[in-house]
This record gives sequence, structure tokens and C-alpha cells, in this order.
Amino acid sequence: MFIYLPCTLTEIHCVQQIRQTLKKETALKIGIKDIAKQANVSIGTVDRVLHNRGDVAKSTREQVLSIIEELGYTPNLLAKSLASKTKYTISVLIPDPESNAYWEKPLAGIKAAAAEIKKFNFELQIATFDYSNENSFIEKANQILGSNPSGFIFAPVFYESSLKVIEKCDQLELSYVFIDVFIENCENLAYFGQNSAQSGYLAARLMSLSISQVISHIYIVKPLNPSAPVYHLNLREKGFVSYFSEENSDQAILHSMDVDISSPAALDESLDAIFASSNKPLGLFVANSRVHLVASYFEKNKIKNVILIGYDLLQENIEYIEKGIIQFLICQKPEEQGYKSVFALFNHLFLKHTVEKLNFSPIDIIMKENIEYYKNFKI
Amino acid sequence: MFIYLPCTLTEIHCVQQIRQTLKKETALKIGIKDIAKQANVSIGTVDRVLHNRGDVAKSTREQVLSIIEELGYTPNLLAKSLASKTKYTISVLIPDPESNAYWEKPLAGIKAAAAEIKKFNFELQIATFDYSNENSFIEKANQILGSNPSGFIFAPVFYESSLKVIEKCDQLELSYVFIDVFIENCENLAYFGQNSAQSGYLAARLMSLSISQVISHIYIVKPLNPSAPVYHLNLREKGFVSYFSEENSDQAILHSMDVDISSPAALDESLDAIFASSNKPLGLFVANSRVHLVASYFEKNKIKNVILIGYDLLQENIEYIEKGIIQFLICQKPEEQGYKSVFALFNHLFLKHTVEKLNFSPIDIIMKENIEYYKNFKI
DNA sequence: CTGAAAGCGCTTACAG
DNA sequence: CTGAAAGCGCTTACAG
Repeated sequence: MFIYLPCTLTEIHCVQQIRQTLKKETALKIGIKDIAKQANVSIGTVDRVLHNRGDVAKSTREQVLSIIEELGYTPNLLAKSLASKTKYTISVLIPDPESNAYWEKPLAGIKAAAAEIKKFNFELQIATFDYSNENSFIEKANQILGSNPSGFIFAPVFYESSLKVIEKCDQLELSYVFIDVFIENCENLAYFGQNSAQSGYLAARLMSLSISQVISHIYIVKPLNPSAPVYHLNLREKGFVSYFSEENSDQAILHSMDVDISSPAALDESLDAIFASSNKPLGLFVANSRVHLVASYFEKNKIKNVILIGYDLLQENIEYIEKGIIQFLICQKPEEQGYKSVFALFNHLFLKHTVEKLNFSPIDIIMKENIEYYKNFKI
Repeated sequence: MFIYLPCTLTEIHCVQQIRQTLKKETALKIGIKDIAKQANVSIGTVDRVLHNRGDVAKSTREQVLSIIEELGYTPNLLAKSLASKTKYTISVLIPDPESNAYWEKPLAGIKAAAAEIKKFNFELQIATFDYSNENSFIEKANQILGSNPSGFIFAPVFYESSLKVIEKCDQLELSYVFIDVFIENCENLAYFGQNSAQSGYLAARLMSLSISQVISHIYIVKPLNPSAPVYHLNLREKGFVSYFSEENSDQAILHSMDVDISSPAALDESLDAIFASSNKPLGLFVANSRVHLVASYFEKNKIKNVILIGYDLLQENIEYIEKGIIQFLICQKPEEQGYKSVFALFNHLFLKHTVEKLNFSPIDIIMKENIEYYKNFKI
């Protein structure tokens, strides 16, 4: 009868090959249906064991589980989120960019991430607090904790209040991510930020490199609003100081100064004092993003040949580095920190992936010669 | 009759609110069905106008189009890729990491991206060529062009041959992305890489900063295999030289040297010549990632107090920077370049987004004090 | 030129 | 304890 079959041996071989390819391809994506068939149950039952939903007879449960294991089933997330109606809310609590311009950047990253995971039914609820007002932090945090979000990203800049927030999160079994500030010994899902002490250490190295004189007076400037948190600044100072105590300790005489920035007059007064001193500074290390205030003072008073090192790519700082008044900016990819914080929660809540807990950003060194390629944030 | 309705006015109000909320939510996601209903056609017809598939009466086409416009329809990509069977193939052609260790890094980024877009039916076809063998580039490129991929990422390190490849891509209307090397005036979808000249310029600035003596001999070292492309190296040298001709031109006397690295003996010989010269070097700028070969020479010959600047975070370079033998490494996030190249094609082919054409990576300055936070690539 | 229907791999009531 | 069915928003033949 085979003469009726319109195919040669070669053709038969081809068909076999195609079949094998087909098998291989389908073998790659094993679905809920496949394991249902294998286990002689309905897909409903498979779903029940997959999600511990409803009771399933112990024996069938184990049966199904072993087949899942054997076939190496992984869910199709597209189908999952298409079919599912569960919504996720991620709450965010960070300092108001109005009160601290730096925070525009993490916020931009957070929003970029939000746009990307919207299609998976994720919604972001963004709240801000006044950087110089601990009460506003507490208030907003409580509001969020009462709203029962699926995840929580916040900057724990106020230590004591943050501990209370953390405790509540733990009670509620709410996943939380620290951004910018790290608090030890917590059950936080992840942290995204910089190693502050090390960034200060690096700044000191750059200062040392830039100052040729053998003995120099170097000032550590900490620009502060009254009642704003000082945590970061102190860590950065610590790192800076430790460099000069380890290396080149005979090169520098260090001075540390808090500078009130709540009014221009107060700022001028502090800086006047430094420059009127008999210990003429050859370098200033400004321990946060307000370095542009100091640069502006330099410009106004025509101060030259003093090395100025500060933090972060604020627009004002960019201008002063291009003018050559600021020599170095230490940066930390804040947009990326925001972006990754959101994705840590996405990975945890939706993909059920494990996420890295401690995530230190690179400590970027920005100078006039490379600033161009750091200006624009793009993910 | 309303006494039978078991609800108070308040309850009615609640129901109304819920309805409104529902309406608002559904208003957010307008689907193919909604516009079909509005246009009094079937979803099949809507699909036809959306994809220019099959002929549609002009009038209904315009009708549907205007409704799509009005309702601001955007397709649900999850559903799209779930239902669709179209596969995308992205071909990649880069130097073999065996012949040039640097390329492990772009490759890692490419693979990471591939894993992420696999669920959207994207497959990557990765081919490599021998960095010192132009023919192997041509051969592999032709192979790829014959395989009819959906997109093509390649490193156009050989200029003339690359022009031919580019021409073919244009003919085939194949979208292509340049990685690492940029060729001007092409229809490439995007470029990901560094501004080489500027990186050399920055290196010169760091060299100048690190050298205290007033007049110094500085060597520009270009480690090369015979017949390997030299394009990058020359650009970096150009930038380096231009710094010293613009600034501090009285500080440095520059010397440029090609160094054959095809054998250890050849390398030693060249470096011996430098150090035996009467123009004792105070700084060496090694214009590529093979700086570790020079560092190894330094170590072997106990050369100290010579500033050594090079490129890229290869494992060997990391070790020499930690030992203090290399002072600076200029880096460029090669993993990210690979990652983003793939996503450029994904955005173009699948999401139909417009993509930025010229994408320069940051020029990262790596020192002993910040290397820790650049070591691990993570997206 | 156009519509009705099946299906992508899941979730979610509902019925037994 | 378990199965059958509808549906998420699309695509893709198929039938007219």
C-alpha cells in the first residue's frame, strides 16, 4: 500500500526531523495543561496545588508536585498577569524634592520603573515628607502603613522614627526597601544607596592628589538646615578623616565645620570665618549636594586655587564644575537607586525571585572632563 | 415597590460610587473590543486596520482609525505576545572573548537582556570573530546576513568590511546596532559605546593631576597584536595628546609607542627600551585593556613611582589596581552597552518605540578607593 | 471586504 | 476534594 503514500524516504526523514524539532520546542514550554494531563487531573487542581488554594487530596497534591518538579514547570508570567486581577500597590516615602533637590533623581528613577511595571498591574503611591521635619515623616509613614500596600520603599533618614516604622512593617509582614540610608539588623527586603564612609574616603584621596603643598589646611564643611538629619554627613566626614589618618597624615590639617544654610547671611558668615582664619584653606570638602552654595560664595568672592569637592549632579553643581570652581563631584546614580528599589519589590512580589539585600551604588568621580556623559539619566 | 429593595439611600450611593470607580478603571484600558463596538465592526476588522492586514473599505478604515485616535488606544503587549506566534531573532557579531577578554563583558550584558526578552519570543543568535582576523569577521557577517534575522548587533571594528556589511543591511532593510565602535553617516538604529577621544583626554587630565614634577616624559603605549584593529587606540591617543596641547603643555613631553603583544618577549623588549631611554618616564598611558601586561612588567622589574593609567575592568587589571601598580582605569560599562543594544532592538521591533541613536556611556574613573563598587555587573 | 470562532496559558468563580 | 467553563486582550486562519 505504501505506493499511495506520496513521499520518498528522504521526505519521511524530513517529517521526522520536523516532528523532533516540534517536540523540542514544545518541550521548552511546559504549561499547566501538560502537567494536568500527566497527573490525570484537571488544570484547576494543578492550579490549586501551585497556589495552595483550596484543599487537595494529599496523594494527588504530591503526585502533581512531583510532576511539576520533573517537568521543570515555570509559569508563563504574561498569561498570569493577563488572567489575574490582583493589583499591587507600592508605596514610596521620600523627602520632598522641594525641600531637597537631590530627591528629584531617585524620584525620576522610581517613576521610570513604575511606568514599566504598570502593565503587570502595579501601581505606585508616592508620598513625600519635609526633609527638616521629622513629624511630617512620621505622619506620612503612618498613613501609608494604614493603607495596606503590597510593598513599601522609604528613606529612613530619621533614625528613631524609622525604627518604629520598621517594627510596624515587620508586624504587618509588609516588604520594605530602604533607599539612600541604611539601617542595620533589619528585615528589609533590600537596600539601595552608597557606602557613605567610603565615598568620603575617596574624596580625601582626590583632595590629597590635587593638593601639592606639603602642609595644608583642609576644611570639612557640613551644610545643614536646623533639624535636618545629619547621618550621612557624619559618615562621609568619618571616611574623609580616616583617609588622612591612614595616609599622608603629615600633609593635611583637618578642620570640621557645620554651616547653617537656612539663610544666605548665615552661610556667608560661616565661610567668611574660614577664609579670615589664619589657617588659610587649600581645600574644602563639602559633605553633601549643597556644594553649589559654597561654589557660589567662591565665585562672588573671587576665590581661586582652592580645591572644592562635593556631592551629586544637581544642575547648579554641574554649572560650577563646568566653570572650574568645583573640581570633583562624588556621585551615586540616584535615579538607578530609585529604579532598582521598585524592581526589587517587583521581583519579590510578582516574579517571586530572591533579591540581593545589600546594593551599594558605584562611587562615581565626576570632573569637568567626564561630566558630559553623566548628565542625562537613562535606564 | 421600593420597600422590597434591601438597600438604604447610603447603600445606593455606595453602589453608584463603585460603578463609577469601575467605569474609571475600565476607561483606563481601552481594548480592541471597545473600539470594535464603537465602530460597529468586528474585532477582526479592527485588527486589520491596526496591522494593515488585508483590505478594509476605506470608509470603515478611517472610521476605525479616528476612534482609535479618539479613545487613545494602546495595545496590551502581554496579550499580544501571548497570542502571537511571531518569533524574533536578533543576531550578534562581536569579537571572540577568547581572542580579547574585554568582550566577555558586553557579551554578559547581551545575554542578560536576552534572558529578559525571551518571554516575548525573542531569540538571540550569537556569533563571534577573531579580533585579529578580518576575514573571520566578513565570513560570519555574511552568514548572518543570509540567515534573515529580525535585527543585528555588531562591532564594526574593521572599517572597510563593515561598510560593506552596512550596505547590505540597508539593502535588506535590516535594523542594525553598532556596539563599541561608531561609524558615521549610517542608517544604524543606535550606537552604544564610549567617546574614545574624550576618554583619552580625561586620562591625560588624571595623568597631569598625578604628576607633580614640572617637566615629565610621558609615554603613550598602544599594545597590539599584528593585524588587530587600531581605531580605538588612535582616538584615545588623540584625546590624550590634545589635552596636553591645550593645557599644561609645558608640563609633559609625550612619546607614542606601538607595542607588539603577540609574544611576552616582544613586549618586554619594547618596555625595556622605554626604561633604558634617557627620557625616563614618569607616566605611562596604556590605551587599552592590556594595561595589565605593562603592570606585570612593572611588578617584575620593581618599577615604582611611575603613574600607570589604562582601560577596563578585566580581572587582571583589578588585581593590579588593588596592588597599587595601576593608578587609574578608565571604564565604560561594557555590560550595559551590550544590554542596551539588545533592548534598542526590542524597543524598535516589538514595542515600536523610537530609540535614541547616539548613546555614549559614562567615562568612569576607577581607583583603588572606589573599585569595589564597580566590580560586579548587575542590571 | 468582513465576521465568527478558536486559541495563547493562565485565573477565577461555580457546580458538584 | 475536584472538574468544567468563562474570560483576560489579543492573533490567526477560515468561511462567507
